[in-house]
Amino acid sequence: MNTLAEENYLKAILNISLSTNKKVSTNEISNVLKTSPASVTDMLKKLLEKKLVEYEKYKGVELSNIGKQYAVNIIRKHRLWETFLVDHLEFNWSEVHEIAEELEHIKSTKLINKLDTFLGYPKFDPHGDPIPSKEGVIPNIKSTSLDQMEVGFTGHVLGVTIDDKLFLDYLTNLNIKIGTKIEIIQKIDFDQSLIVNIENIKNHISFDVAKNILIKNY
Amino acid sequence: MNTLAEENYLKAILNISLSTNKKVSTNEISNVLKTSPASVTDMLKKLLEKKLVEYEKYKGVELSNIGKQYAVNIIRKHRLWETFLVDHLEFNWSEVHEIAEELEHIKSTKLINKLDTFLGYPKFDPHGDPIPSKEGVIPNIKSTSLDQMEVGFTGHVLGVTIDDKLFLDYLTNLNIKIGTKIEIIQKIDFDQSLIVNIENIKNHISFDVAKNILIKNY
DNA sequence: TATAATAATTAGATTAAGATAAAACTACTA
DNA sequence: TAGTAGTTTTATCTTAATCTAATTATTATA
Repeated sequence: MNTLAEENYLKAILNISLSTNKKVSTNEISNVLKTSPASVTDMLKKLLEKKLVEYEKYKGVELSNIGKQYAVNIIRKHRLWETFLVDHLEFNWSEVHEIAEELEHIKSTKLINKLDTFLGYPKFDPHGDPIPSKEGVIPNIKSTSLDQMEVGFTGHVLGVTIDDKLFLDYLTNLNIKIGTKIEIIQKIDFDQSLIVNIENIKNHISFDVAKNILIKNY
Repeated sequence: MNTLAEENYLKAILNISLSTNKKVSTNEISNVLKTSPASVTDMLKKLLEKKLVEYEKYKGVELSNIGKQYAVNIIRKHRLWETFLVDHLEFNWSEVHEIAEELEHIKSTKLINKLDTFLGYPKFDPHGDPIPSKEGVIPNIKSTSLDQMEVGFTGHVLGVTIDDKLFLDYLTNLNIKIGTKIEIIQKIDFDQSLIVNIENIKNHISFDVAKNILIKNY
């Protein structure tokens, strides 16, 4: 069995490598987990010992097959719990991340499978992120971030790439949620911000925001 | 904020003192938590420091008002989660204790109150134990254990006093659950065991079993 | 390609929670 | 009331996870 700290490291490594697609550095992990790089090095040695990662000093780290299984399972649990909180307990999408960070560590496999059944085998969580299957498969939906679309493009929001309260509350204020129709009216070259039409209301959103909104990739 | 270990000690102290109604000894705690008496002493010092208990060396320990609040809240969470598992995820009453031991430590107050609402403000958990209110009040239902009833008595099961898989599975086999009607047909003086009628089927149950079945006290 | 800047690791402490073994206390009984 | 059994505490160690400071690698650049 893995400790809480180990689980958090595995999850962090998976999350980072999913977005960068290369070996994960000590510093990246320490930034995500808000620990010192020295602590990360210590833990990487331990995870290597347990064969949960492939790691060479100074060369970065990646998950082993077993390590990846554990990490994907934690993400599965996180996303199923988020779905439960939003769909059945009436939380909104910006509130659930922190709570799910705790719930994802509840061990029982039977529990999570029964929860999955109760929820009706959802494929996506409230932020549009795909929920890994019991077998550890993460459905891979092709998507593009909003900032990459051209002027004149119209499409629907598929998800977001960060699960941060401030960001999600801001989107809610802009009336943006999963499925919202967005049309790009103009791009400001200077700062790459966008003038967009959201459910027929014109708004100005920054490059940083657009970058974190995912649109279906046709 | 309290650590997981602290929460488990507070809960253990409350549970013990609810059944004994006196100061709790180091040994009693070490038995419940399966730690050494020396570890218990260490933790009691720490809990005293944090003013969560009243404790004098060699004299036993009891919860302070604040400590009791925390402990009752943990029990509230435990019982609400057990109710969720049985009523909505189709677990049976003998399976939920262990899982609830983990779930009870999830911190969010908002979560537990929303769960309470979702469940419809239940007053009792699947074992018949009363669920403390948000304000920390534990409904106190007068009940008597089955072994104290006389031959000829007929009544309904209100709850059980231990939450142990083997015991609960055995009761399930006997077709005993909350609300089951039981009639005492005969008492065996030798070992204080009982011949009973359970939903019209005759059965023989030991004193140890009868002692842990609660009956409404008229 | 030498050197400066950055990143990562090692060394050495700290804290929380546990353990064992020895010492100290309490309570019972003869 | 003295001795002893049982309980509790103290002293000391261990392990997991963290930290800071110092050292060592790597990388980027002049």
